[in-house]
Amino acid sequence: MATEMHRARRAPPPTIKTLAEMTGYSIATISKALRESPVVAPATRDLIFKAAREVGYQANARGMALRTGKSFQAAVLMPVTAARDYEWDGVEYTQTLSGISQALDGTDYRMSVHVIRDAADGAEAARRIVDQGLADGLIFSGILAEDPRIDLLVAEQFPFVSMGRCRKDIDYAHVDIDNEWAAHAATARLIAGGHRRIALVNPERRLSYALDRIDGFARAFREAGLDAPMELIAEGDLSTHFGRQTVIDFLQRDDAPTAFVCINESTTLGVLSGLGSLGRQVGVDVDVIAYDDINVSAYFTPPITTFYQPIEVLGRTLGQFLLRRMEGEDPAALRQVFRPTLIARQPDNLGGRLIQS
Amino acid sequence: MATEMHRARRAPPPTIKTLAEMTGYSIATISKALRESPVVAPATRDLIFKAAREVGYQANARGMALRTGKSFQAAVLMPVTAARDYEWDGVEYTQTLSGISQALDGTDYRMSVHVIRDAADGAEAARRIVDQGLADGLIFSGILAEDPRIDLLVAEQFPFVSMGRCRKDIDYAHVDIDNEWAAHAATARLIAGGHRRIALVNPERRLSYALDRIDGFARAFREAGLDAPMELIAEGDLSTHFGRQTVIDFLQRDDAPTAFVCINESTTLGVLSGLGSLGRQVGVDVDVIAYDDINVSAYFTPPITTFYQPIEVLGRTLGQFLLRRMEGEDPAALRQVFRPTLIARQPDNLGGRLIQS
DNA sequence: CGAACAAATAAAAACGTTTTTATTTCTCTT
DNA sequence: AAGAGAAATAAAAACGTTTTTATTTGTTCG
Repeated sequence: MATEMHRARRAPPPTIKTLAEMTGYSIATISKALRESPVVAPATRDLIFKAAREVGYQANARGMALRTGKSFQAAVLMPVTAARDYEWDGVEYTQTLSGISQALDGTDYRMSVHVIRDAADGAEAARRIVDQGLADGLIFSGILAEDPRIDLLVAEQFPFVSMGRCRKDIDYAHVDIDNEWAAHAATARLIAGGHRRIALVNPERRLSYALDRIDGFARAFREAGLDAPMELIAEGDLSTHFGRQTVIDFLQRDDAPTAFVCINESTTLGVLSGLGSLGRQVGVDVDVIAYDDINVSAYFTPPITTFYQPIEVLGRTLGQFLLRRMEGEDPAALRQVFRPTLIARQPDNLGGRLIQS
Repeated sequence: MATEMHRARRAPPPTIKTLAEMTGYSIATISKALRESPVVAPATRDLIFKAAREVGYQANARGMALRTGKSFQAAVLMPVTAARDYEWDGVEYTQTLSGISQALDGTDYRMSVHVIRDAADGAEAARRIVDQGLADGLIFSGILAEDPRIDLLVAEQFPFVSMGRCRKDIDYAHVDIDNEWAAHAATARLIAGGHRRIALVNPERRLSYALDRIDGFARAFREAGLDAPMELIAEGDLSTHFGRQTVIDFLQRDDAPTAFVCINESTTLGVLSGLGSLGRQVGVDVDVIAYDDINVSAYFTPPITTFYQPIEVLGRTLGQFLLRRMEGEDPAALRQVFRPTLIARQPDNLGGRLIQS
């Protein structure tokens, strides 16, 4: 008996042909019925649907793909830096993917992830996806001030949604965080607290949102009638090491900053580590406001005041927009910019220096 | 002129038919030549390859897929907990995906990511992938002591590689971290440092590697001729909150632990946060050894001694194994268990209590 | 009553491959 | 020199759909 147990050859899954034989209709009618085409009689349609349910018919994606030329794939470019031993990188992407996948749930689309190592790699991947029809739509982030991917995809009329905006005035679907606003709010808060020497721990300037942040930073000073300390803008990757190094460099200046605005939690951890090494106390000697990406700032020592925006929501919006874009919706209608919320975790008076407003 | 500029209809990409017309051979010969079949004459093959290069021929994945029944997709199940506001979750998955994608680079396979919210969801996803032929192979983690996915896939003879081992004695391809060894090493180190009341901050016991860690923990005590404090094993999700709560709970016991072995960096951050709140100093009042997943423990305050294993390497191995498994290689040959390396970051003597060995 | 038309369905073609089967051409053997 | 066999290639079928075109059936109207 046991030797007879070789796995029974799984019955081939039902196709429209199976349904045609079952119902006596032709495969053409089956196909049209399943797609709810108005040319097939309602009674027939119901009959065919019943048969389909009965045998658990599932359209074969490969057959559909070949015939329609679509791939039923939503591609996502996931950036991973090549930096060795730097593994914090891209941590928030899990949430992004989760959100996108939620939006895709229940549709015919699957999510395929393409890992890219730098901007050039990303442009290449986009090219390949368009040329080879690897996907029907594309989502990507890390938008450059002048992003070749946006130019390419707009020119090719390929559906996409970007997480972030470039600096060109083109119509394209996007989701973004209001970085200008957040940087302004953080900076203004510190200025109101009496700070004048404020450092901005920022990503590389070719990234579009780096410029947005600089804009917000500068505007806060301008509105206070002050000159913005542009020399206190540090540019680097978003690593913990970069945060730490920036603190160590800046604090040995003659005119050292008394506060830091940090780009993300990874750099924040580095900044705290650096301050700790130098024996400076957050909230006493120096103030820190951060942008919170994975929501752990509450557990830093001390807890840090942050701007927070749940990334999964962004991801979900990205996915929803992409679906609509793939349906042919006008990109001009598909844009949303989120304002993160302030979570004040340090004593409200910013170490005793915040002027009540 | 400008109005004439509507995007020139992109020339349809070359197919084997194009090549057939170019070379005068039949599409059958073209197909065989491109796949380096020995039945086609070498001279012909070269000619055809030349033509293919000339027009930049790329096999149409959809055509191949339909004919061969393969999908050329390597599926990855990515777990995301539903817990709100807990975004650290799954951070190490970026690295895993990066590793897998590296292995797949240059092959015909693409990586598709399926987000799962819990174990049941994962089992369902696996079922769907097998039944609908959504992928040709599968990678997943979060292995349970008795994992239905492994049973299913083995029974269906579906190629897969698991990150982690279940507790059943079956042959299947896998990659794992030697959790028993790591937990033993960490515990033994603390015992040697004079600790007797050691807490293990562990995941839920239905996860296979939770049991491995308990085994290692217990063995360390047994080898020292001591009874293991099984009541100091905390079980929970891997959140920062859980780490913090565990410390707060345990330290108000009569017989409170003097040391903590932590499962990952997220819980570690929580543990440190908890200790900070209670005014305990790491390395003085209490010792902590952690398992390092995203390599930021160096920046904690204070830096924490960890066991470290670059996850990207695991990911790469997972991808390589899956490729070989999809080629039909025996799963018994595809198993690798990595031993993380100890990175001692606290004073070597564990707060003055480590007995020189 | 039969032509014109509409409605419903069927047949056939197509998407781009791979694979099975058939045909042609050449070389060797006897 | 005819026949067998091998080598090279061609033809055809198939994978599961969708779409275009064709056919059948029924209804309306002059």
